[in-house]
Amino acid sequence: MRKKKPTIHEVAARAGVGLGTVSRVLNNHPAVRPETRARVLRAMEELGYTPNPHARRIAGGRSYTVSVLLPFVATEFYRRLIEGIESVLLEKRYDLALFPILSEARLRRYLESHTLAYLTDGLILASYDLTEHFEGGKLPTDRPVVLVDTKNPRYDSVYLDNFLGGHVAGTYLARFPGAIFAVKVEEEPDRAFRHTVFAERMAGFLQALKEQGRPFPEDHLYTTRLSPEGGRLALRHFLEKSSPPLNVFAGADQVALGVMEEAERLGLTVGQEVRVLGFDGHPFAEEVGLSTIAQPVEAMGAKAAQLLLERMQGYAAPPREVRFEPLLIERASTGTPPAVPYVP
Amino acid sequence: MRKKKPTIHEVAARAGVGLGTVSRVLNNHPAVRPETRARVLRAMEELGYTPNPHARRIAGGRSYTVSVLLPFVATEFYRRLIEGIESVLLEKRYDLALFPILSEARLRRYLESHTLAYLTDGLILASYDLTEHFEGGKLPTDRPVVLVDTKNPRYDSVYLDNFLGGHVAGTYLARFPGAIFAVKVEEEPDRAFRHTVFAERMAGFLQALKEQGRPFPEDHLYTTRLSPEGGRLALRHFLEKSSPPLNVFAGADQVALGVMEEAERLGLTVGQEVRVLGFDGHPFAEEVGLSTIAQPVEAMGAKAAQLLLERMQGYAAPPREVRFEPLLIERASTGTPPAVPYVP
DNA sequence: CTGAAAGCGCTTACAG
DNA sequence: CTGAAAGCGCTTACAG
Repeated sequence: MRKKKPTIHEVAARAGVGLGTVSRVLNNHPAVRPETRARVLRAMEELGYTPNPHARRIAGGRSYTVSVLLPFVATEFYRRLIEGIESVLLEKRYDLALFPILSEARLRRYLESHTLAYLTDGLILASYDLTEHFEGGKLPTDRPVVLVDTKNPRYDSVYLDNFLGGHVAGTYLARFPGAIFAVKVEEEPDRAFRHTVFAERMAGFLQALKEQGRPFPEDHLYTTRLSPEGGRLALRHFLEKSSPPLNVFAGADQVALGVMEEAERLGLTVGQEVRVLGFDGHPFAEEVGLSTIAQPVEAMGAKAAQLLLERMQGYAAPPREVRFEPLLIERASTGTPPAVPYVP
Repeated sequence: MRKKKPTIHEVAARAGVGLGTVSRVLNNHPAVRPETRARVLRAMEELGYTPNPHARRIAGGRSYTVSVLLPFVATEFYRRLIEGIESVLLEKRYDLALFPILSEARLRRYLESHTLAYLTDGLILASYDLTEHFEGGKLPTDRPVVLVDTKNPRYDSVYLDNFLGGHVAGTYLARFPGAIFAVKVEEEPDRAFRHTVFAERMAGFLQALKEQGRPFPEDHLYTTRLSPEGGRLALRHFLEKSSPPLNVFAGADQVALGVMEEAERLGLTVGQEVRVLGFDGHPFAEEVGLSTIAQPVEAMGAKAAQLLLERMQGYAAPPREVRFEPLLIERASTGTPPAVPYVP
């Protein structure tokens, strides 16, 4: 049997101070002599002391944990988002609890009930537009709430301009000669929420093509679920419509990866015969030399955490809206763009 | 501003009883007169009272929440598993907190530190074999731990016999005439853990074919990531090797779905020209008429929860091992098996 | 069966 | 700057 965890009492005794003092160093209270603080810190270290969040919360303070409610889809996007959130929270000694939303019913339970999710110090909601889920468009909680990867005028929101990203993609690909194709990622219909990012990206893309006077026949668009294999099928489909060089915009790096894989498998030179532009800027894109419209996911997560921290510290002004812009990153998969843009 | 949540005090006052009595009905203590219990329950209802898990935990009792640590992959499998776990936990008034494991580092943090994950009443670990992650193969926690979808002699384990499932699949498909093919799902290499279920399924499958005297050339195996599009690519590949009728075993229903989709797209009759057998028994398999090797995921989750509950109530015997068997479900995608098994 | 008291591990004014 | 006390919302013996 493991020994019981040491409490603040043991720390106080060992450091030869009162409970209050220990608590003060725990909470970074300025009114502690550096010398005393050091002594307490050492005692904690020696005892392997670690504060009990339940007790902290019960004592009227904070639990020092933040809940992140996110869709039950474990993708690279959410991994990066969580990383960003965590990076700033950790610095402030906050912990993270993830609550994957499996259904709308579960979301309600998280929020209306006594679940732990409800009892942390603040909430970050990822990718949800809440207005449709609750009456009055307001979440049934009085903790601070921040939205990320979606927005709502009632809450601090951090989001990416996906339309702009698609537009940048379209403008860029229009510089090249050759037919233009696009792979759109299908939204999952059975989710408790509607995700519109893929549609927004495509809308921006089509708008840009129109502005550049580049035609885009309907059958140049291929729709698939989010998977590399979807990209492979897409390329095969495109090659039935048109011969190289092909310019392909994939609405997600995952899919773009499949396009590249299939091109290689067919012996086509990526960057020349098949130019591929992805969207996301996931780490693996760099590894495989994929040009992409990068979204600063980690930065968005960090920003969301920062806004939440401010709210938890009492900031009470009206909701803020932070818009991030995606960035074109040129790599080998699109080759070298012509000095003079192609004119149809 | 929302009113403060009512506490046990308000409930006691309203019901005209002492604090202890309220606590007793909260904890289902038998020593409460039915009449009194009813009165307390009504007071709770009227006040919208809901107990504070932090306080419960701090008071030396339970927090009435259980942590589930699971890989950061949101698939139908884990949705079902959680559903199963939750079904029995809910009944005992326990809540669930999910902790997706993003990396081994995070797993350690969950377990070694003061995170909430560590401070609930018990842990369920899904799909992990822990021995490789901690010294001595023992988790650094003294809470009860139950494993599911994996096993370890040191802990109560609930698992599926994947080899048997593959074997059943092989024996079944061998009854049909026509070439036999298989789609294997690739294990994700960048996970913090090694998942071997797909390999086990395939091993059982191959073993059965051998026993039935059915040849299985190496190029009848197609490997892909887990996606329906992978199944579509697989079928196209198989059709280059052999003409219908084809018998395809897909290591996962997701992939089998893609095989069906592609067959239909190519105008091939599923169940005759292309026979497909999946693995998982996910709900959507029934909708599309997919024959499959069903694993009782919900039942496995429920069993794990039950074992954990027993441990939390003090059950202290050596670790138990519960093995579940998959079940063949025949539907339209494999058509009608011949009265007399095919003999090569 | 039920109430009053002690205590869980912490924080936060309140006095020094 | 620091200690002692009160209190957070609950549970658990302890007496009746």
